[in-house]
Amino acid sequence: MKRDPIPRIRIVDIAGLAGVSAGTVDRVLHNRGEVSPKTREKVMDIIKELNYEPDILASALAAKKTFRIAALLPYGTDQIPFWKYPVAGIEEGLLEIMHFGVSLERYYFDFFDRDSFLRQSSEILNDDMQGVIMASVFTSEAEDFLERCNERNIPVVLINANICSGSCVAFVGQDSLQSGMVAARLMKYGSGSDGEILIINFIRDEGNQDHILKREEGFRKYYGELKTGTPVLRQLNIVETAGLDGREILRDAILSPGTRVKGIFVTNSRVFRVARFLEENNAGDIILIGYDLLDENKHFLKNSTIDFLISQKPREQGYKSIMTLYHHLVLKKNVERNQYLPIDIITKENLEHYSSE
Amino acid sequence: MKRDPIPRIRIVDIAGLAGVSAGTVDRVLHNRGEVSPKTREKVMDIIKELNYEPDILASALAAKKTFRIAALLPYGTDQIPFWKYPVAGIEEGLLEIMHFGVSLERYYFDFFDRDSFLRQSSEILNDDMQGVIMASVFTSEAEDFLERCNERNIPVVLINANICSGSCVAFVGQDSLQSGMVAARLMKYGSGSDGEILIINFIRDEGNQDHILKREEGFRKYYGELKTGTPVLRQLNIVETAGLDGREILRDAILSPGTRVKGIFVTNSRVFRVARFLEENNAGDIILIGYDLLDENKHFLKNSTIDFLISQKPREQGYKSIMTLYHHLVLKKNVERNQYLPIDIITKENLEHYSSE
DNA sequence: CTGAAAGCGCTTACAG
DNA sequence: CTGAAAGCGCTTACAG
Repeated sequence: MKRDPIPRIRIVDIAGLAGVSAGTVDRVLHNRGEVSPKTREKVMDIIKELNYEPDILASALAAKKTFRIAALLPYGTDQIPFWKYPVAGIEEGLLEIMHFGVSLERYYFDFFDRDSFLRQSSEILNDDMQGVIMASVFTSEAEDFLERCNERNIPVVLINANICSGSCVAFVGQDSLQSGMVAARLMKYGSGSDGEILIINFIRDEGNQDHILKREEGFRKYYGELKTGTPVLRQLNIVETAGLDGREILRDAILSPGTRVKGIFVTNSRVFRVARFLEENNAGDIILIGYDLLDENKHFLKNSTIDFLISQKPREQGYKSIMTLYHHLVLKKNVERNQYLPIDIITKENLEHYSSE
Repeated sequence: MKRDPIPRIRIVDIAGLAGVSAGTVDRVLHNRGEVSPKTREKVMDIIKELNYEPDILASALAAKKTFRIAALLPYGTDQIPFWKYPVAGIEEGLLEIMHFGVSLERYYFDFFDRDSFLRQSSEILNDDMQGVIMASVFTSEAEDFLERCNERNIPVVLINANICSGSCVAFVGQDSLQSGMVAARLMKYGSGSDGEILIINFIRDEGNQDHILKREEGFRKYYGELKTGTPVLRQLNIVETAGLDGREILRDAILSPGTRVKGIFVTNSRVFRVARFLEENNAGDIILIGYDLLDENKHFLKNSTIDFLISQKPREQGYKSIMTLYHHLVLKKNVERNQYLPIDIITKENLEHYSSE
């Protein structure tokens, strides 16, 4: 039952066996050239045979190298609090790896301001970063930036939108289509096969909406694949900035005579706006499903106005993205290209123990 | 936007300021005595003032100390595959911290054999371990062992059952009562307020059943708190070893004339046995909810015989338990006493991207 | 009670 | 192309 501690193979051991010095082994290990092919080969053979794994601890201590990672994300505001969470996850990961010389620089931009994205992204190129974590909110600008990182050999991890056309290290995010299917499954399970289901998209003028569309697509796909009868699916787009107008639109769609809405699926975190409306109009028996554990949303989940929230696990998203970059950059390991996060179903009852808000 | 790298304070810096040697600072840092109160105080003051944080990397490299952690768990069998997953999580965590001198010794016992538990646990006491992760399957024996660890000052992290009467480092597990409430919530949402709901407990002769009872309690609690009408809740206990007899019991309970079972809640991972029965008897329209992502259970989730599985995240449970011990033992940080895992709701649709199986 | 020195495994100029 | 030496920050005997 006991494992004897296997004495670790060290660089000097290899050097001894190869009849060279530690410095030479190090040169081979890191492909720094200046080694004759012959020596190189001999050293390589021994490394392979002994299955040598460097002590990253000693390595980091000696190298004093520093890996500067840039986080290019929207900052969380009261309007868009969502973005606080990936940041929290990134910082959590940072704590674990800062010992290895990783540092984090924050380049936050305004979710609604394309220019601020441009400013921050070009700043990164000036600042000589070794890696970037980017949320691609403005698709074409993000693609340009990705391009420029590639030219400079700066690895990029994408979170949020998978615009990675062959040139990023990894995408860490949710499978939006599939999450729409999960939502539909919950809707169907609770509302049956008749009546009317409303799909509400809160959209904004510019910027990336891909995930919203994908969610709706997934939702429809689920219903489309059913063999039994299905309810009527009706779509409603509300412009983010509609403010109080949003209420009128909702009133028309939900409460006007002749409608018989049994359930509403809101394709993003703005579900609390619908919840508020339903509460004000005593329409709490309509099933309501949406996204993301914002405080407002949690409130309506707790009082049962919202039935289910689907969580993107944004904290874990941040955590995974920085760890992925660490594996790529520092440990030089291969990393998974597409890292899908779990699609978590949150109810009033399991909210409390749900860690990764 | 850039943060200048702050030069780290080192032991020599403190030594310099205090007018002593690095060795003395180290003695103060680790309470190894042999330091005059005067010097001690001076050094302490400087440490506080400069907010010194040791470089755990250099520390681990120099100390070559080794922390031997024992895992006292049932081994996974075909009958009880569940236990493979915590082990996987423990090993995952181990990989992250082995650099810091942590090693893991495995003491696995037979889930059904009390004696094997006794043998392995006393083995641990012989082997001079610095920490233990224990699954308390046999309650009173586990309590005895816990006692003996306390006498020897060996920290213990419990997973599974929270028998920790003041004397363990932490409990890492699920809130069973609450998970029963989640199950009930899903049941109610899909089955409405009438008909009959069956609660099935697969039990065994000896050993800890606490979590099963708690789950049932939570399930009943949810229905008890409803203001609307509720279905009839009926309980059924089946002895684990019933084998084919189990089928007869199920037949009586579910298919005999006059019953109108709308849903079944199985309080542990043996839900696949009920699923198999339902499938054989074309009773797939009965809602079925159970626990744990065993392969068998996944199979029936995918073909929609099982509607929901509640996952204990056993892999994360293992991961958290070893990390907790690491924080306590190596980093000497305070750790959270009760660490509840998320209560995950798994459907056919979100199964694929659910990582921590 | 305290300090000087050697060492943990790896890296990095420097000299040749 | 290669080796010897110093150093990363901390720890550990050892000598006094």
